[in-house]
Amino acid sequence: MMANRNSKKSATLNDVAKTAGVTSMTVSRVVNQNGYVSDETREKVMRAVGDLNYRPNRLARGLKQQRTDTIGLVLGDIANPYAAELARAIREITSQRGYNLFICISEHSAKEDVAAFDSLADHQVDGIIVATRSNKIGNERLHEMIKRGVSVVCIGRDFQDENADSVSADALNGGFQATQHLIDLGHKKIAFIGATLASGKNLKRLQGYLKALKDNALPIDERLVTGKTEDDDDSPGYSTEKLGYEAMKRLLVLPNRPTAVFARNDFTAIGAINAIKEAGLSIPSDISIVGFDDIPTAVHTSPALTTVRQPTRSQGSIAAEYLLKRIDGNQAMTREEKILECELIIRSSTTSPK
Amino acid sequence: MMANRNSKKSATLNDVAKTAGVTSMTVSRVVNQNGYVSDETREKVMRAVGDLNYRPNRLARGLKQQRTDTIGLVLGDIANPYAAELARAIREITSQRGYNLFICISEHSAKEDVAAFDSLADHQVDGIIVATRSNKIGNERLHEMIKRGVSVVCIGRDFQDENADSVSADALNGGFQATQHLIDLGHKKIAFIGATLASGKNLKRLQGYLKALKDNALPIDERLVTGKTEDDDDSPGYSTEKLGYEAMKRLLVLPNRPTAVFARNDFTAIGAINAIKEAGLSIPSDISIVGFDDIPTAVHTSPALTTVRQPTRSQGSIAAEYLLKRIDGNQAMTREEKILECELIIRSSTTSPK
DNA sequence: AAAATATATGTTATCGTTCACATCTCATTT
DNA sequence: AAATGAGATGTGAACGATAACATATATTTT
Repeated sequence: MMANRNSKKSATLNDVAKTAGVTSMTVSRVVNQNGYVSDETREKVMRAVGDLNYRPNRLARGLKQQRTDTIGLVLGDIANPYAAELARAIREITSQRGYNLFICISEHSAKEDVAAFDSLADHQVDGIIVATRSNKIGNERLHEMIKRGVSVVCIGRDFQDENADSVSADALNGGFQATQHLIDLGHKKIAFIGATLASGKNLKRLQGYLKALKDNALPIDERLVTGKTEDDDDSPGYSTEKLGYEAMKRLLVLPNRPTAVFARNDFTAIGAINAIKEAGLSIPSDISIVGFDDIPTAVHTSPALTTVRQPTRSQGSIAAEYLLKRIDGNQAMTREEKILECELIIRSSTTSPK
Repeated sequence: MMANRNSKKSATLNDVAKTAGVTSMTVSRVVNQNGYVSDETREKVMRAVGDLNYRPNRLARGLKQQRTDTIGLVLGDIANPYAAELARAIREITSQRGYNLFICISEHSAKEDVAAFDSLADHQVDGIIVATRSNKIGNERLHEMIKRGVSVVCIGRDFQDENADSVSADALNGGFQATQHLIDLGHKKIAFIGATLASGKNLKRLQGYLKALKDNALPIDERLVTGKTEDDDDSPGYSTEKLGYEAMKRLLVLPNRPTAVFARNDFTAIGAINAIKEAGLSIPSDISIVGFDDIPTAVHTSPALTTVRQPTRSQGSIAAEYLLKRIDGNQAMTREEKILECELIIRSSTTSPK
């Protein structure tokens, strides 16, 4: 028996029409359930649809209708549990309203960020939710796209445009809470891992850390703020376990080493934990540590990680609601901007200094 | 200053043509860099393209060309680090070859699985990589789609079609290795968590467990195989931390409780660990435990989890290669089927029974 | 019974691009 | 000098679907 090449082109409206003995317009009416069609004809058409295994071509439909019922989501790092949760919340709402959701990932590079935007926009998605970190060329492209009529909502991204909404967690206050917690415990030498003072100009978490020190009249020691150099043009500078490990190493050899560390995110914190343990020190008695994000692993590190949790689910669903409103809305809209509170989760990686 | 409504429709080939004083066909030639165009004209056109901020409409292009340079990826659970790694590997290859990658997630429900397939196919993607667990209606739809000419490659999915390729890890052998490891340590009462004997007919990991017992002439105790009931029609039965916790609870009250546990995946294993600790028992001295997947957290559980690692990255890249070959290939292809080996990672959660 | 309306279907043009083909110019070959 | 062909551009149709309009019959209203 030969494997015969049966990639027969899929049936079109016209094929169905011919089989059913009507016009393509009538078939269109049946398929889309609008306009008048007699029961008899409808049945004939439905039968033909079934026989030919007809499925509407959304490219053609989109081209004609100027909308695709599809929305795009751009994520930086799909491996991040935060991103996963976000996607889930967004999908829940969009699919329930009849929209397809296509996800693109940009692996934290500005170039790929732009590539993802383009890819989605070129496919004429009705709107885009952007959940990657801010970067210059990405923002420029976003402005362009918005001018061209694409609806855009950003999540946790520093992006200002009169015609785009924004949802974010109050990372500044989150960073503040984390740091204040350490201060309340009596720490005075508190390090920040994940960015440098120069590179973290736009990093809210770092700003929160600095604010807490300032509010408590503690000095800011530049050597205690260490991490990857933020390069606003290309890498939006995500901080990983490896970077946390390396940064902590640097802190540990300091003559006057810190008694507490606030890490930019939980991955970074885990890297730091490993470095601390490797140095034969114990947590939290020698060094306290606070993370950010409350990833699932945070419960299982040893000791369990004190961290800051952001309301991921709400961010996703609010962003989706904003976007859909923007897509439907035919009158001019004003920019919506929602900032949600973070929550400090105290576990076992923090205590008072000896 | 008023926010004036500047959602002017984006420029088309024709708009560019008019501005440049040529035909749309000439613009098309410039944009796609094919056919003859004089340097002079090219420059004029390029200028117009820049001025109008022209971007080709991929719906229109796709409609005419009958290909979209886009491939779809269907993932079950985006939160799973395995899925993230897979996506990364696939994207690396596809984007390098000029394809867009759109990801759809189906949250482990057969209905959503089908919805994702349809959504992608209706958008006329050139091919689809499917990395969700097998289920009946999903498989049926896949067969249909393949007949209609969509290129399909499956990863770790039990799906047989003459015209689709398949890549998977040898989960049977992985399960075998995990169990054999426990047997080698001297365990005789080994439980399996994550599925029941009845529901796990298609679960290779469980089959490997059973094979190891059989090969070593150990009895199969039905009460020691516990977990969620696999419902082949709807939920493809993913096993979570919570389910692992509950299953372990059930095992702990057994009169003749097991000395070792092989969990269907690491999440399940973590749930089991929590249940064991909660019961005041210690790991591995009281109960040894092996997971599956080697998720990042596995290093940080306490004790660190012995587990089975599957070659995620290779699965992704091989699948992508297969798909691209299938898309390009104009002659009939025979089904490719690649099975990659798993690797047992021994950490601290397993030891000999007391 | 004439007019108005509801029901049912068909025709044509169009969405933005590109393919196949046609045209025209100018340099090269015989 | 006529024939050939490469270079440069344009024309018309088509991809598959649908909006807008047109037509025709059946049913209701006045």
